Formats: sequence, C-alpha cells, structure tokens
Amino acid sequence: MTTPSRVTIKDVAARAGVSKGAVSLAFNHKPGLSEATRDRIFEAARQLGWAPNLAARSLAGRRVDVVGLAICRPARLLGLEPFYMEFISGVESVLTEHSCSLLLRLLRTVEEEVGLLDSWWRGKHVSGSILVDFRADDPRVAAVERLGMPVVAVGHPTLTGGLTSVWTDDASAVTEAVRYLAALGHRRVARVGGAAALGHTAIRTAAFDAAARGLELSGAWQVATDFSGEAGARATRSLLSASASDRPTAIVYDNDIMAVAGLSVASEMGLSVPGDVSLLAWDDSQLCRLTHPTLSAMSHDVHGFGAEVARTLFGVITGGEAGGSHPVPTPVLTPRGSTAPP
Amino acid sequence: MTTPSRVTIKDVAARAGVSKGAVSLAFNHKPGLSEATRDRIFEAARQLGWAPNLAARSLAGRRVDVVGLAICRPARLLGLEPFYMEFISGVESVLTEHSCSLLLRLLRTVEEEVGLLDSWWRGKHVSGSILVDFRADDPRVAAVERLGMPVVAVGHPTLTGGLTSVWTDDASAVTEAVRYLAALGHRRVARVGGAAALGHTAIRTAAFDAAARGLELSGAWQVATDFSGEAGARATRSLLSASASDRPTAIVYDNDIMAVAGLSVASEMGLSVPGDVSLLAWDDSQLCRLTHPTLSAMSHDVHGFGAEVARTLFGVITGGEAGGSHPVPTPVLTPRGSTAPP
DNA sequence: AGCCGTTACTAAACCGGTAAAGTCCTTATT
DNA sequence: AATAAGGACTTTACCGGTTTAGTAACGGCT
Repeated sequence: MTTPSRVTIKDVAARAGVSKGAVSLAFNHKPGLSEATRDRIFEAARQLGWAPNLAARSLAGRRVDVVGLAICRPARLLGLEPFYMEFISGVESVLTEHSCSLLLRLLRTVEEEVGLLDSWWRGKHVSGSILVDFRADDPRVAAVERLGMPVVAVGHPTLTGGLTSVWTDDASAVTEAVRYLAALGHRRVARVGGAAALGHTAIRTAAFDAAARGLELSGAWQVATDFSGEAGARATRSLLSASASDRPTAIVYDNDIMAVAGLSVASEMGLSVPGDVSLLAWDDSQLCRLTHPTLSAMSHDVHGFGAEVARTLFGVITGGEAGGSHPVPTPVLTPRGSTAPP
Repeated sequence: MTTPSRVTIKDVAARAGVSKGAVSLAFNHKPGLSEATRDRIFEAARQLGWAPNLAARSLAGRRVDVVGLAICRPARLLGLEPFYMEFISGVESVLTEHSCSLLLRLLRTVEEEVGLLDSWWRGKHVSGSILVDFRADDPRVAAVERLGMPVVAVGHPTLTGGLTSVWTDDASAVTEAVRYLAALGHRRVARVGGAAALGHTAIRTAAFDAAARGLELSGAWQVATDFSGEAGARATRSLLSASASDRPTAIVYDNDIMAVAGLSVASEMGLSVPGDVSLLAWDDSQLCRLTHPTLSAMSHDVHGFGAEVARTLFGVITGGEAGGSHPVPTPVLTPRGSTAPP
C-alpha cells in the first residue's frame, strides 16, 4: 500500500508555474496577484488536491483554524447533561461555516485547565478558546490576560473579569420563575440547584433568596447538587418527605435531568404533579416535552447560545476587540403540564 | 500587556550549555547522551518552563498528539442523544492519560467527512481518527486505506471492511431482547429503530426479523426513525393506536430517548406500562432510571466503549497493526419496571 | 605507537509554510 | 526623456523542532 506522495506548496507552485510565495498569497487572499494567476494557482491546487499544512502554517506565524474548549467536570456527568452537547453543536454550527475545528478536552481541575490553555496558546494549537463554568476568583481570567490569548468567557461579567463574555441573565430568570410560582399561589418553594462551586449557581442562589424575601414566601429551601439525576432525585425525596403542611408545593430545578428525576420521585412517592407539587425545569431540552406530564421549564436556545459564543470568539480573534459583554436572551418561562396552583 | 517571551529549544540548549540537537535527543529519550547532560537539560527546561512546540515537532516529521472524530448527523439531533457525549467522555478519559486532545467536527455528509479526513491526514493535523456511523459500502473505508491513515472504525466488521474495528454484537442483543419479550409471553412485538441508512440499524432490523420468524411471533413491526424523541413518540403513537387485539404488547427502542418518549405517549393514551404494553430501551443512560416506571433496557457501558476505542486507536497508531476486530461486551438485558407479561 | 570502535556531542540540512524585502516591468507625471 | 509610483511576482530569511552526517576524545588491542 503506497502512501500517496504528500503534495506540498512547492508542487502546486511548480504546476501553476509560479513561486511558493505566490501560492501562499493566493491562498491567504492577499493582494499582489492578478486574477489570472490566482485562478491558475487554485486550479493547480484543486487538481493536486492540495490544502495547506496546518503545522507549517502555524509554525510560520499565522493563526490556526482551531479553537479550544476545555470542560472541567467529571467525565461521567457530562454524558447525560444535554446542555453541553447541544452547546457544542451550536458552536460547531458556526465553526463549520469558517472551516474551523474544535479542540475538545475534558479535565478535572481549573488548575489543569490553566496549564492546558497555556500550552495550547504557546504551542499555537489554537487561535482562541471558549471558557466555561466560571467560579468566583477564577484563575483563568488572569492566566489568559497574561497570555494575551483571545477567548470568550461564558458567564456573567462579574465572574469573568475583563474578558469578553457571553451570558444569560440567570438572576432575572430565577426571579421570573419564583414570581410565576408565587403568582400561582405557591408560598413554600424550593430550588434544587447545581454545583455550589460554580459562579452561576451562586448567582441563582442569591437571586432566589432575594426573590423569596421580596415576595415574603413562607418557606424557601435551596439545595446544592452535582447536576446529576441521582442527586436531583435524592434532593427531591428529602424535600418531599416532610409532612404535607410543611413541604414545598413547588420545586425549581437547575437543569432538566434533575427535574425529570424529581418528577419520577414524586410519582414514586404517590404525589401527583402538578396536583400535589409543581415542578419547574431549567434549560428545556427536548426531554421536557417527553415526560408525562410535560415539564414546565425556563427555556432558552442552547444551540443558539453556543452559536453566539462562537461568533463572538471569531470577533475577538479577528477584530481583537476584547472586553465586551454580550448578553443573550434571558430564559423565558414555558408553562407546560407540571405547574399549577397548589 | 507583554506577551511572555516565547521560550524555544534554543533557550534551553543555551542554558544547559549544549546544542539544540542534544535537547531534542534528551526529550525524545533517545540514546547518545550521558546521564549528567540529560539531567542538566531537563533541569534547564524545567526552570524555563519549556515544552516542545507541537507544530514544529509535527512539521519535522513526528506524530501529533491529536486524534480526530468526525460525526455526521444533524447537529441539533446530537444535542439530546446521550450516547455521543458519553462515548466522547470515554474516549477522552483515555486520551487524557496520553496528554492527547480530541479534534471534533460535526458535518452533514459522509462525502464531506472523506474530504475532512483527507485534509486532516495530509496536513498532519491528527495522528489518527475514530470513524463512527458506518453505512453500507461506506466510502470512508477505501479513503483511509488509500491514505494509509491509522483509524479505528466503530462498527461491525462487515461494514468496516479491512479497518480495525471495535463493535458491539447488535444482532445478538436484538435477539436476546426479542427472546426475553417472547419468554414473558409477548406475541406481538414492535421495534422502533434508528436511522435506516446506518449499518447497525440494518443489522438490528435483520436480526429482529430473524428472531421474530424464529420464535413464530404472530405480529412483528419495525419502524425507522431519526433517533429523535419526537420521531419515537410519533412511531409509538401510531403503533399503539390500533385496536387492543391488534396492537403490539411490547416495543423495543433503538435508544433511550425514544423509549422515554414512548413511555410518555403510552401514558398520554391512557395505557399502563407495563400492564398494557411493555417497553424496552437501548443504551441505558442514566435516563432509564429516572422515569416512572423505570425503563428496562439493553444496557452497555458506553463510557467504557469509548475508552476501548481510544485504546485500540493508540494501538493502531503506535503498533501499526491494523485490521483487527475488537468486540466489546454485548449489551445485556437489564429488566426494570417497564417490562412484564402482557 | 598506530589503529579501530565507541561514546558524547555538534553542525547543518530539512519539514512546509509565511512574510518582508527585493526585482522587474508598466504606466503616469513633470 | 527622465523619474516616480505601482503592480506582479520572486527571493530569501525565518518559525522551532528532528535527524543525519560528521567530529573529537577516549579506551582497548595488537
């Protein structure tokens, strides 16, 4: 089996009857070539099936058509979380238009991630990166500023320092959720939150507190979990095991997996949804429409969110304008079958 | 903001008082250096925080620490499918041990994928690739053989030609599923399958046919879908809308999303599960344990599957031994609350 | 002493591109 | 007619490693 002889820029140049430099100019759409020559070069490249070698190109100083995404959460948890895959598919949909690839890496700690970003950037593996899951005083902010690496931070500006950020207004969304439940007549409301270490969880927790106080609810519980269905089930079980007059009549979940788990726990405990307890999910993947009753949810377009992040990143990479704050639409309440007056 | 001065092999060499060549030898663990020099070099590198530049290294002929994965399915569908994210996290868990990254690309057609693999390989972007979702006469087989690119094909050997393959025995699993339902007493069984174009769907379809014939079931339906929850719901609705004496008493689904959708359709139609109809899911993500009743499923360790694929790929890349066939454990039946005698 | 074979290392030639500087040929300007 | 100003390319110097060929020093052997 003969490996096809690697075709290089030199071969293309020879076939088009020009120098390597000319081919380079043509392929980078730079001025200084006549239309005719340009066409001849592209034709030669097409015939030989040539595409520039990334390694060489990046060595020689140009940017690469790769952006990085590092996620640090336990790998097994990611499997189920519909959010990330949908987010990634949104990112990809924009990257694809630019023939750009995504370098994906799952790791355990933020410190590891800082090291990775460093080596990605110094090694010119990526021309920019997407940062997610911010926590308070996140070390990545300083790290990428020191490196001068183009990034887009997914998270509220208060968490992402001077970095360009794309974010959803979690606080407003939580407030809307609580107001809605209160408007239905609920006075005892609980929230099954995500991982406590994450910045957006803290924001939601604070907003929930404020909303509960503002509406003078008689009962307001909050539990932190790890986003897994099991944790959601556990939390729900413990919330609902109080006596009927003490337990919450409505529960808000931080993602839809936990809401689905909660729904199943309610039915396992013989409680009807929404008769005995109302449930409200978050993120609203397809899942919420597949249960019975269907789940009311704070829904937002995660795919579009990912796409917006990718677009913003391209802006930062090419334009270099860092530091902006790009809010995407706040999740809106989509009432379905799992919420009703108590 | 000063970009940190890039430190190169030359700096390390200077600091250790040797030539670049010596540093290269040391870092590639090649013979020809004294212990003392080797230590001095490593110490110098440590002090300067130097790591070899991947681009330069790959240009100069060595392999890259990146493997590719291209998936061609509509991006939006991937979002929900727990399978892929779990698969990817399994792959990552092994890659991470080798400080290797995953280059992910979502695209629309196999033809696009062939082009992508070509440019990945010729441009030395990756040192190997994972191929998924095989169909009959898949053009990728010939393409990667022509390129001489190390790959691992995820799919049955009959689909993947001479490529090294990792696969689950779908036929046996389908047979077991049908046998189990028949043993419970079901005579009218249906299967809501995946995308008809995919090879493994065809294999399952044939196996289901054979099993149904072998067990002389009185009714056996099969429907092809696109793996989405909506499609699963639609298929279920149409299967269950026949009169009680004609409709299937058990339904097997090709993934768990569709099974969850089916469960909700049954309850929407006032049918009890498993009283009126038994449901059997596939893949068995956490989701199956979160519904009520819990879903019986053909379960396999998708995370481990991904890990095995990655391990095999490393074998092909380093060992060069291509062409093997690596079966991973056949999915096993995990009975839960959604299956019972009719 | 003279020769050979190792060992430990250096010098220089790539790898396949990019980018800055240089060359040559037209065309417009004074 | 002499000169300046572009346009269209070519030359050439890198980028940061790997690798091959080459060299100096040293020890063993006849």
